Amino acid sequence: MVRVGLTPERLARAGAELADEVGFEHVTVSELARRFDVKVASLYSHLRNSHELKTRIALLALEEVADRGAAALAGRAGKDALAAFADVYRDYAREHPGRYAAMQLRLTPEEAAASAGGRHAQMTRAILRGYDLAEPDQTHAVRLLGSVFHGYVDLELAGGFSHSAPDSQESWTRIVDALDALLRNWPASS
Amino acid sequence: MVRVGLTPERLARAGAELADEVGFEHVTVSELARRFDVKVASLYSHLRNSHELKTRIALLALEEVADRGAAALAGRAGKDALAAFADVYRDYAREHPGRYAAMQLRLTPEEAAASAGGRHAQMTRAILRGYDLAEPDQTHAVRLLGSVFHGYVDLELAGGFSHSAPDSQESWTRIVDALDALLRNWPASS
DNA sequence: CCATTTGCCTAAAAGCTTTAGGCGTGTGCA
DNA sequence: TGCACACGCCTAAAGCTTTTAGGCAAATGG
Repeated sequence: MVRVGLTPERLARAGAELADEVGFEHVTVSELARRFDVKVASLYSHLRNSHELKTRIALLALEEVADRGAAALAGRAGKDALAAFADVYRDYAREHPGRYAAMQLRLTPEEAAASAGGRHAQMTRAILRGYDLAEPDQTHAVRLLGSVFHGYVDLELAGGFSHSAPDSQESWTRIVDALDALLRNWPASS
Repeated sequence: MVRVGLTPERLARAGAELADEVGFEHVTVSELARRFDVKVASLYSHLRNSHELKTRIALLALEEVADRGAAALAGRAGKDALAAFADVYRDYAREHPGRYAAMQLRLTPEEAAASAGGRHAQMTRAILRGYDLAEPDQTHAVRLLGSVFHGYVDLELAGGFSHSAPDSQESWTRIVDALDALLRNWPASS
């Protein structure tokens, strides 16, 4: 009976890798146990239930994206920052589709509060410092940017933009251009 | 042994209602059988497997949204059409969260081709006729609109915008305003 | 070096998925 | 009207995942 040294954190990391390999919807406590060469019941000493595993993977992914975002934003401003941050989302989703799918998991308000979600919003606000937006327009813009990044990446991953011209990279670049233009000329409230 | 009159279509409809009630992730062939007061195995004469049920729900939802979109677009143009179409997405997701979640299901290229997804794209292009956009910018704009609608609704449903000012409706309105302004002043390619 | 905690184990119940094969009911053809 | 056949729902069963309960052995620390 060798002790493998399981911890919730190791399980979450392994779960994240599993998600990238087989898809988040196929992440299962049983499969994870198999990978650690351990009996399934053993994992339940570290995880309340299978949902906790999924939640931990989601939180892990949110942290990783936040870390990448922070790195990308360092020393950048304006459109430069906008484009870099946008690419963080897109690149992460392409590199780690399983983790990205995990990020879509609906968190409870408590889980959300404890997540890196707040950092995401803060970074988006930081980008907007390069533009001249007062509240409440700044919040509207934060929500718009979040929607576009999330929405575009999701549709792209769903295959929505493949096999049709122009290619997705070009749209992505032009959309970031368009967002930059929009933020510089945000329409006054009617 | 009363014949209930099961068909793939009826199962999909019932599955859609089930999804709205209990959440798409809890839609199961077993639960559906229970609702029809029929043994589980009986459903497998009408469905290849549980994934087919989910796919059929997704296709149903895509059709419903397309139908609503077509109705909303009739007799409208420009910003009016844009706002109406945007509301179709948002309202549908709020009325039918389970069906909306089903729409996120990744379809195979064949399934996607047979879906109402094409109608969605066509309608978005129809909206853009009210603006002056030549290719390839029109395609970029189609992708942007799809991203914003999908992304916003998804984040809203995830609870991202609740419990924080300004309220979501206001952001939605202002974002549609902003998109209208952007489409009227689409930046030239650098 | 022993006591306690900790970690992984066996065992078992319950639920979902899926396949195989059977039997009664309805339909259509004579 | 009667009969044959196809179809629709059934029973049975295997395999999988989740989750709980209780046990034994290995690590920890006094």
